[in-house]
Amino acid sequence: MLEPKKTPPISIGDIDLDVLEDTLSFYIRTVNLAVSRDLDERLEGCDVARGTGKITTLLMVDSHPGIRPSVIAQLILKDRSAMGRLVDQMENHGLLTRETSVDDNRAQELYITEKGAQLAVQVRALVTQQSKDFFAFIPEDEQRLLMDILRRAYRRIAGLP
Amino acid sequence: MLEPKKTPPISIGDIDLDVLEDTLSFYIRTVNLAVSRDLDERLEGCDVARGTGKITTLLMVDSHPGIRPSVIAQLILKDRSAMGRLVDQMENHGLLTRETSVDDNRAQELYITEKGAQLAVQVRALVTQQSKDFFAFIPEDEQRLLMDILRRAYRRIAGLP
DNA sequence: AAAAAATAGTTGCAATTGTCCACTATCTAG
DNA sequence: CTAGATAGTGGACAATTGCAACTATTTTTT
Repeated sequence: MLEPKKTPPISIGDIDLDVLEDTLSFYIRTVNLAVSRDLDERLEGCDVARGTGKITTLLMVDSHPGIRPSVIAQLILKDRSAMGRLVDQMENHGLLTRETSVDDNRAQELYITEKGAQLAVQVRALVTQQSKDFFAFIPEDEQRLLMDILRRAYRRIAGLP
Repeated sequence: MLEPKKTPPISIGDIDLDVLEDTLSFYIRTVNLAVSRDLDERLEGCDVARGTGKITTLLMVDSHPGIRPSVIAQLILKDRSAMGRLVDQMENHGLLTRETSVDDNRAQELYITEKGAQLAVQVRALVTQQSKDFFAFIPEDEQRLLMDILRRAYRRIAGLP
Protein backbone atom coordinates (compact mmCIF):
# COMPACT_ATOMS: atom_id res chain seq x y z
CA MET A 1 0.00 0.00 0.00
CA LEU A 2 1.37 3.35 -0.97
CA GLU A 3 -0.52 5.42 1.53
CA PRO A 4 0.94 8.80 2.41
CA LYS A 5 3.22 7.97 5.32
CA LYS A 6 3.60 10.36 8.19
CA THR A 7 7.13 11.60 8.50
CA PRO A 8 8.02 11.24 12.15
CA PRO A 9 8.80 14.66 13.63
CA ILE A 10 12.21 15.49 14.98
CA SER A 11 11.98 14.40 18.57
CA ILE A 12 14.06 15.20 21.58
CA GLY A 13 16.13 12.08 21.23
CA ASP A 14 17.29 12.95 17.73
CA ILE A 15 18.80 16.26 18.67
CA ASP A 16 22.45 17.03 18.63
CA LEU A 17 23.39 20.31 20.14
CA ASP A 18 25.67 21.54 17.39
CA VAL A 19 28.57 23.57 18.77
CA LEU A 20 26.74 23.99 22.05
CA GLU A 21 27.60 20.39 22.77
CA ASP A 22 31.12 21.56 23.57
CA THR A 23 30.37 24.97 24.94
CA LEU A 24 30.88 25.40 28.64
CA SER A 25 28.86 28.58 28.82
CA PHE A 26 25.82 26.81 27.41
CA TYR A 27 25.86 24.27 30.19
CA ILE A 28 26.46 26.88 32.84
CA ARG A 29 23.49 28.85 31.62
CA THR A 30 21.09 25.96 31.40
CA VAL A 31 22.12 24.26 34.61
CA ASN A 32 21.81 27.62 36.31
CA LEU A 33 18.26 27.95 35.06
CA ALA A 34 17.31 24.61 36.49
CA VAL A 35 19.03 24.96 39.82
CA SER A 36 17.66 28.46 40.33
CA ARG A 37 14.15 27.32 39.65
CA ASP A 38 14.48 24.44 42.02
CA LEU A 39 15.78 26.78 44.68
CA ASP A 40 12.92 29.22 44.14
CA GLU A 41 10.42 26.46 44.62
CA ARG A 42 11.89 25.56 47.95
CA LEU A 43 11.92 29.18 49.05
CA GLU A 44 8.25 29.67 48.19
CA GLY A 45 7.09 32.69 50.17
CA CYS A 46 10.21 32.69 52.29
CA ASP A 47 10.90 36.49 52.04
CA VAL A 48 14.12 35.79 50.17
CA ALA A 49 12.73 34.04 47.12
CA ARG A 50 13.35 35.00 43.50
CA GLY A 51 16.31 36.69 41.97
CA THR A 52 19.96 36.56 42.86
CA GLY A 53 21.35 38.27 45.87
CA LYS A 54 18.78 38.20 48.63
CA ILE A 55 20.22 35.07 50.14
CA THR A 56 23.78 36.27 49.92
CA THR A 57 22.79 39.60 51.37
CA LEU A 58 20.99 38.01 54.29
CA LEU A 59 23.87 35.73 55.14
CA MET A 60 26.51 38.39 54.71
CA VAL A 61 24.70 40.87 56.92
CA ASP A 62 24.17 38.17 59.49
CA SER A 63 27.77 37.07 59.63
CA HIS A 64 29.42 40.43 59.02
CA PRO A 65 27.54 43.02 61.06
CA GLY A 66 28.07 46.51 59.72
CA ILE A 67 28.91 45.39 56.22
CA ARG A 68 28.23 47.96 53.53
CA PRO A 69 25.85 47.65 50.64
CA SER A 70 28.56 48.35 48.12
CA VAL A 71 30.64 45.46 49.38
CA ILE A 72 27.75 43.05 49.01
CA ALA A 73 27.03 44.50 45.60
CA GLN A 74 30.48 43.48 44.52
CA LEU A 75 29.94 39.95 45.82
CA ILE A 76 26.72 39.44 43.98
CA LEU A 77 27.79 41.30 40.84
CA LYS A 78 25.15 43.99 40.94
CA ASP A 79 25.40 47.73 40.58
CA ARG A 80 24.67 50.07 43.44
CA SER A 81 21.19 50.97 42.34
CA ALA A 82 20.09 47.36 42.14
CA MET A 83 21.69 46.76 45.48
CA GLY A 84 19.88 49.72 46.99
CA ARG A 85 16.53 48.32 45.96
CA LEU A 86 17.41 44.98 47.37
CA VAL A 87 18.25 46.55 50.70
CA ASP A 88 15.00 48.56 50.59
CA GLN A 89 13.07 45.38 50.16
CA MET A 90 14.77 43.54 52.93
CA GLU A 91 14.47 46.47 55.26
CA ASN A 92 10.74 46.67 54.53
CA HIS A 93 10.45 43.02 55.34
CA GLY A 94 12.12 43.69 58.66
CA LEU A 95 15.14 41.54 57.96
CA LEU A 96 17.82 44.16 58.44
CA THR A 97 18.40 47.78 59.41
CA ARG A 98 20.44 50.53 57.83
CA GLU A 99 22.57 52.98 59.74
CA THR A 100 24.75 55.69 58.43
CA SER A 101 28.36 54.99 59.21
CA VAL A 102 29.88 57.37 61.75
CA ASP A 103 33.22 57.01 60.04
CA ASP A 104 31.96 57.88 56.61
CA ASN A 105 28.66 59.62 56.27
CA ARG A 106 28.29 58.58 52.67
CA ALA A 107 28.27 54.96 53.61
CA GLN A 108 25.76 52.76 55.35
CA GLU A 109 26.20 49.88 57.69
CA LEU A 110 23.80 46.99 57.61
CA TYR A 111 22.73 45.05 60.66
CA ILE A 112 20.59 41.99 60.97
CA THR A 113 17.34 42.05 62.92
CA GLU A 114 16.03 39.30 65.15
CA LYS A 115 13.71 38.19 62.40
CA GLY A 116 16.54 38.31 59.89
CA ALA A 117 18.78 36.23 62.10
CA GLN A 118 16.14 33.57 62.49
CA LEU A 119 15.58 33.49 58.77
CA ALA A 120 19.32 33.22 58.21
CA VAL A 121 19.39 30.05 60.26
CA GLN A 122 16.68 28.48 58.15
CA VAL A 123 18.14 29.69 54.89
CA ARG A 124 21.56 28.34 55.69
CA ALA A 125 20.14 24.89 56.18
CA LEU A 126 17.83 25.08 53.23
CA VAL A 127 20.39 26.36 50.75
CA THR A 128 22.96 23.79 51.75
CA GLN A 129 20.46 21.00 51.51
CA GLN A 130 19.09 22.17 48.19
CA SER A 131 22.48 22.28 46.56
CA LYS A 132 23.31 18.87 47.97
CA ASP A 133 20.04 17.36 46.74
CA PHE A 134 20.12 18.94 43.35
CA PHE A 135 23.60 17.69 42.55
CA ALA A 136 23.18 14.40 44.34
CA PHE A 137 23.53 12.42 41.12
CA ILE A 138 27.11 13.63 40.75
CA PRO A 139 29.64 11.54 42.66
CA GLU A 140 31.14 13.21 45.74
CA ASP A 141 34.61 13.55 44.33
CA GLU A 142 33.39 15.13 41.13
CA GLN A 143 31.29 17.54 43.13
CA ARG A 144 34.34 18.65 45.05
CA LEU A 145 36.22 19.10 41.84
CA LEU A 146 33.44 21.06 40.27
CA MET A 147 33.21 23.28 43.31
CA ASP A 148 36.94 23.92 43.43
CA ILE A 149 36.98 25.03 39.84
CA LEU A 150 33.89 27.19 40.07
CA ARG A 151 35.08 28.73 43.31
CA ARG A 152 38.25 29.85 41.65
CA ALA A 153 36.22 31.22 38.78
CA TYR A 154 33.96 33.12 41.11
CA ARG A 155 36.72 34.57 43.22
CA ARG A 156 38.43 35.79 40.12
CA ILE A 157 35.27 37.33 38.77
CA ALA A 158 34.30 39.04 41.99
CA GLY A 159 37.83 40.25 42.57
CA LEU A 160 38.37 38.26 45.73
CA PRO A 161 41.90 37.42 46.87
CA MET B 1 47.30 60.47 71.31
CA LEU B 2 43.86 59.16 72.00
CA GLU B 3 42.14 60.55 68.99
CA PRO B 4 38.98 58.81 67.83
CA LYS B 5 40.30 56.21 65.45
CA LYS B 6 38.40 55.31 62.36
CA THR B 7 37.32 51.72 62.41
CA PRO B 8 38.27 50.34 59.03
CA PRO B 9 35.14 49.19 57.22
CA ILE B 10 34.64 45.59 56.28
CA SER B 11 36.26 45.38 52.90
CA ILE B 12 36.01 42.85 50.16
CA GLY B 13 39.13 41.04 51.27
CA ASP B 14 37.76 40.32 54.74
CA ILE B 15 34.70 38.51 53.58
CA ASP B 16 34.08 34.88 54.09
CA LEU B 17 31.08 33.54 52.29
CA ASP B 18 29.52 31.62 55.14
CA VAL B 19 27.87 28.42 53.97
CA LEU B 20 27.88 29.72 50.41
CA GLU B 21 31.58 29.00 50.38
CA ASP B 22 30.69 25.32 49.98
CA THR B 23 27.51 25.65 48.01
CA LEU B 24 27.68 24.57 44.43
CA SER B 25 24.50 26.32 43.47
CA PHE B 26 25.90 29.64 44.64
CA TYR B 27 28.84 29.36 42.31
CA ILE B 28 26.72 28.21 39.42
CA ARG B 29 24.46 31.18 39.86
CA THR B 30 27.18 33.79 40.11
CA VAL B 31 29.40 32.39 37.39
CA ASN B 32 26.33 32.22 35.19
CA LEU B 33 25.65 35.89 35.80
CA ALA B 34 29.14 36.83 34.77
CA VAL B 35 29.39 34.61 31.74
CA SER B 36 25.96 35.66 30.48
CA ARG B 37 26.82 39.31 30.77
CA ASP B 38 30.06 38.83 28.96
CA LEU B 39 28.23 37.00 26.22
CA ASP B 40 25.61 39.73 25.94
CA GLU B 41 28.32 42.32 25.47
CA ARG B 42 29.78 40.41 22.59
CA LEU B 43 26.36 39.99 21.01
CA GLU B 44 25.58 43.71 21.20
CA GLY B 45 22.87 44.37 18.64
CA CYS B 46 23.36 40.95 17.06
CA ASP B 47 19.62 40.06 16.83
CA VAL B 48 20.15 37.20 19.27
CA ALA B 49 21.31 39.13 22.31
CA ARG B 50 19.77 38.98 25.80
CA GLY B 51 18.01 36.15 27.51
CA THR B 52 18.50 32.45 27.21
CA GLY B 53 17.36 30.55 24.21
CA LYS B 54 17.76 32.70 21.14
CA ILE B 55 21.12 31.26 20.33
CA THR B 56 20.04 27.70 20.91
CA THR B 57 16.94 28.27 18.84
CA LEU B 58 18.90 29.71 15.95
CA LEU B 59 21.38 26.87 15.89
CA MET B 60 18.79 24.17 16.32
CA VAL B 61 16.60 25.48 13.52
CA ASP B 62 19.66 25.80 11.33
CA SER B 63 20.89 22.29 11.93
CA HIS B 64 17.53 20.55 12.28
CA PRO B 65 15.22 21.94 9.60
CA GLY B 66 11.59 21.43 10.47
CA ILE B 67 12.19 21.17 14.20
CA ARG B 68 9.21 22.10 16.33
CA PRO B 69 9.01 24.91 18.84
CA SER B 70 8.03 22.56 21.63
CA VAL B 71 11.13 20.46 21.13
CA ILE B 72 13.37 23.50 21.40
CA ALA B 73 11.40 24.63 24.42
CA GLN B 74 12.35 21.45 26.15
CA LEU B 75 16.01 21.99 25.32
CA ILE B 76 16.12 25.48 26.71
CA LEU B 77 13.86 24.76 29.66
CA LYS B 78 11.14 27.19 28.78
CA ASP B 79 7.40 26.80 28.60
CA ARG B 80 5.52 26.95 25.35
CA SER B 81 4.38 30.52 25.77
CA ALA B 82 7.88 31.84 26.27
CA MET B 83 8.99 29.79 23.32
CA GLY B 84 6.22 31.17 21.16
CA ARG B 85 7.30 34.72 21.82
CA LEU B 86 10.85 33.84 21.09
CA VAL B 87 9.85 32.44 17.73
CA ASP B 88 7.71 35.54 17.05
CA GLN B 89 10.73 37.70 17.64
CA MET B 90 13.03 35.72 15.47
CA GLU B 91 10.47 35.51 12.72
CA ASN B 92 10.02 39.29 12.83
CA HIS B 93 13.74 39.67 12.54
CA GLY B 94 13.66 37.50 9.47
CA LEU B 95 15.78 34.73 10.93
CA LEU B 96 13.35 31.88 10.48
CA THR B 97 9.95 30.94 9.10
CA ARG B 98 7.05 29.00 10.56
CA GLU B 99 4.98 26.49 8.70
CA THR B 100 2.15 24.39 9.93
CA SER B 101 3.08 20.76 9.81
CA VAL B 102 1.16 18.75 7.24
CA ASP B 103 1.37 15.70 9.47
CA ASP B 104 -0.04 17.41 12.52
CA ASN B 105 -1.95 20.61 12.11
CA ARG B 106 -1.43 21.56 15.71
CA ALA B 107 2.29 21.68 15.29
CA GLN B 108 4.65 24.00 13.49
CA GLU B 109 7.86 23.37 11.69
CA LEU B 110 10.63 25.92 11.80
CA TYR B 111 12.97 26.64 8.94
CA ILE B 112 15.98 28.87 8.76
CA THR B 113 16.13 31.80 6.33
CA GLU B 114 19.13 32.92 4.38
CA LYS B 115 19.72 35.69 6.87
CA GLY B 116 19.31 33.27 9.73
CA ALA B 117 21.78 30.84 8.23
CA GLN B 118 24.37 33.56 7.84
CA LEU B 119 23.87 34.67 11.40
CA ALA B 120 24.18 31.08 12.57
CA VAL B 121 27.63 30.91 11.04
CA GLN B 122 28.74 33.99 12.91
CA VAL B 123 27.09 32.95 16.15
CA ARG B 124 28.69 29.54 16.11
CA ALA B 125 32.10 31.11 15.92
CA LEU B 126 31.35 33.80 18.43
CA VAL B 127 29.79 31.56 21.06
CA THR B 128 32.59 29.04 20.86
CA GLN B 129 35.21 31.73 21.13
CA GLN B 130 33.47 33.49 23.98
CA SER B 131 33.25 30.38 26.09
CA LYS B 132 36.86 29.59 25.36
CA ASP B 133 38.01 33.09 26.26
CA PHE B 134 35.93 33.41 29.35
CA PHE B 135 37.18 30.20 30.87
CA ALA B 136 40.69 30.54 29.54
CA PHE B 137 42.15 30.80 33.02
CA ILE B 138 41.04 27.25 33.77
CA PRO B 139 43.52 24.60 32.60
CA GLU B 140 42.43 22.57 29.59
CA ASP B 141 42.01 19.31 31.44
CA GLU B 142 39.90 20.90 34.15
CA GLN B 143 37.73 22.50 31.52
CA ARG B 144 37.07 19.16 29.95
CA LEU B 145 36.21 17.72 33.32
CA LEU B 146 33.90 20.58 34.13
CA MET B 147 32.19 20.22 30.81
CA ASP B 148 31.73 16.48 31.16
CA ILE B 149 30.06 16.91 34.50
CA LEU B 150 27.84 19.77 33.47
CA ARG B 151 26.90 18.02 30.27
CA ARG B 152 25.65 15.06 32.23
CA ALA B 153 23.75 17.40 34.51
CA TYR B 154 22.15 19.17 31.58
CA ARG B 155 21.17 16.03 29.73
CA ARG B 156 19.58 14.72 32.84
CA ILE B 157 17.69 17.94 33.45
CA ALA B 158 16.48 18.33 29.88
CA GLY B 159 15.53 14.67 29.68
CA LEU B 160 18.00 13.80 26.96
CA PRO B 161 19.15 10.21 26.49
C1' DA C 1 -18.50 6.47 16.39
C1' DA C 2 -18.75 9.61 20.17
C1' DA C 3 -16.70 11.39 24.24
C1' DA C 4 -12.70 12.33 26.96
C1' DA C 5 -8.03 13.31 27.51
C1' DA C 6 -3.74 14.87 25.80
C1' DT C 7 -0.95 17.99 22.99
C1' DA C 8 0.63 22.40 20.30
C1' DG C 9 0.39 26.81 20.20
C1' DT C 10 -1.49 31.76 21.37
C1' DT C 11 -2.73 35.59 24.21
C1' DG C 12 -3.35 38.72 28.17
C1' DC C 13 -1.77 40.06 32.40
C1' DA C 14 1.29 41.06 35.85
C1' DA C 15 5.34 40.99 38.29
C1' DT C 16 10.17 41.09 38.31
C1' DT C 17 14.42 42.52 36.94
C1' DG C 18 18.10 44.87 35.29
C1' DT C 19 20.21 49.00 33.14
C1' DC C 20 21.23 53.53 32.27
C1' DC C 21 21.65 58.05 33.73
C1' DA C 22 21.53 61.89 36.36
C1' DC C 23 21.77 63.83 41.07
C1' DT C 24 23.21 64.68 46.05
C1' DA C 25 26.27 64.27 49.69
C1' DT C 26 30.60 63.28 51.45
C1' DC C 27 35.32 62.27 51.58
C1' DT C 28 40.27 62.49 49.92
C1' DA C 29 44.18 64.32 47.53
C1' DG C 30 46.87 67.65 45.61
C1' DC D 1 40.33 75.08 48.70
C1' DT D 2 39.30 72.87 44.58
C1' DA D 3 38.90 68.63 41.79
C1' DG D 4 37.90 64.18 41.52
C1' DA D 5 36.49 59.89 43.43
C1' DT D 6 33.05 57.29 46.08
C1' DA D 7 28.33 55.90 48.39
C1' DG D 8 23.89 55.86 47.85
C1' DT D 9 19.17 57.40 45.70
C1' DG D 10 15.60 57.83 42.32
C1' DG D 11 13.33 57.71 37.79
C1' DA D 12 12.43 55.92 33.47
C1' DC D 13 12.52 52.23 30.50
C1' DA D 14 12.95 47.83 28.25
C1' DA D 15 12.83 43.04 28.34
C1' DT D 16 11.88 38.45 30.29
C1' DT D 17 9.26 35.38 32.28
C1' DG D 18 5.43 32.82 34.34
C1' DC D 19 0.71 31.72 34.98
C1' DA D 20 -3.68 30.76 33.52
C1' DA D 21 -7.20 30.65 30.38
C1' DC D 22 -8.44 29.61 25.57
C1' DT D 23 -8.59 27.40 20.69
C1' DA D 24 -7.64 23.84 17.65
C1' DT D 25 -6.25 19.37 16.64
C1' DT D 26 -5.05 14.68 17.52
C1' DT D 27 -5.19 10.41 20.11
C1' DT D 28 -7.20 7.30 23.30
C1' DT D 29 -10.96 5.28 25.53
C1' DT D 30 -15.24 3.41 25.91
